[in-house]
Amino acid sequence: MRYSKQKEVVKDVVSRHRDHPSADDLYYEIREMIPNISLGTVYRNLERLVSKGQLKKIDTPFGGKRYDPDMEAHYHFFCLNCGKVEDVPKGYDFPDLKEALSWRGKRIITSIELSFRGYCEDCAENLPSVRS
Amino acid sequence: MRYSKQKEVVKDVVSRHRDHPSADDLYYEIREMIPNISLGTVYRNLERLVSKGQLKKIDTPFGGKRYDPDMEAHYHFFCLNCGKVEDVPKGYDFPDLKEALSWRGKRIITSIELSFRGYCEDCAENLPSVRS
DNA sequence: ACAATAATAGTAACAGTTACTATTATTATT
DNA sequence: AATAATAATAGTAACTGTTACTATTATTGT
Repeated sequence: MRYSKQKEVVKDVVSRHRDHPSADDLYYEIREMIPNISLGTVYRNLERLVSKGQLKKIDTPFGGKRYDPDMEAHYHFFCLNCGKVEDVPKGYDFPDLKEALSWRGKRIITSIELSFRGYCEDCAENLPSVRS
Repeated sequence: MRYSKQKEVVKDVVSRHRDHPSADDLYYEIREMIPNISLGTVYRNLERLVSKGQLKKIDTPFGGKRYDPDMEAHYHFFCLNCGKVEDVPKGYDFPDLKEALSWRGKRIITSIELSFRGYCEDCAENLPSVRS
């Protein structure tokens, strides 16, 4: 892993964000500092951070991913109108519907999505790279 | 809303699926019955069903959406290796980590994602189409 | 200095989805 | 039954977010 200015800047910029930017948001921001940086480089470096466990990639219902440097367990709220992604405060550690409802404030919650990710029974057995 | 064979077939085919197909999966299946149906028509009719509340569109961590005709509240498991989407059995009504873990079987769960969707405080106030 | 080679910029390709347009098919009206 | 109005369609093009490719640049060990 070799040093590069681009790598450093991508890391610095994304780590300061509290607002869950997209790769494109970051690209335009970073171009102010490195005008000829390429979008591919931004994606590549974000992916590196994700795979090192220093950055979280968030699936959105909008199409397109967002990035979140906060690696502590917490959940998100997606505004279906403006595309804003908000953090659910950390206190709500594992979801309890009642607590979530007390947090909602003036937000209108239209759905609560819970999902699990991992390896299904077939894949868990057959993947050489996976140990149960 | 006018009758069309395509509309009827899309509805019939997707409603029989228990395996969360993509629009493309459905397109190829429906082409066996209506060989010159277009992909756009499949998307258009799926979207109609979604907006009528007869079909659920699922965001996946893979890129691309899946469709689920089961409108009862339930959660999903995504296999990051093969792309399979499984239903978490209905008993697990609102998530409780302990119960989820007892369901997991031989699956390997690498993360649990919870998110809320709706309208943020700003949008809830300003959207004319939304009443709190 | 120099060689080896990560990492890059710039571009092209790709996947999933949406938009456009001319044609076809359904429905209401005669 | 014929006709008119117009949803809905097929086929294609366009678009968005992301990944892949390739020649060039920059870092690092010698």
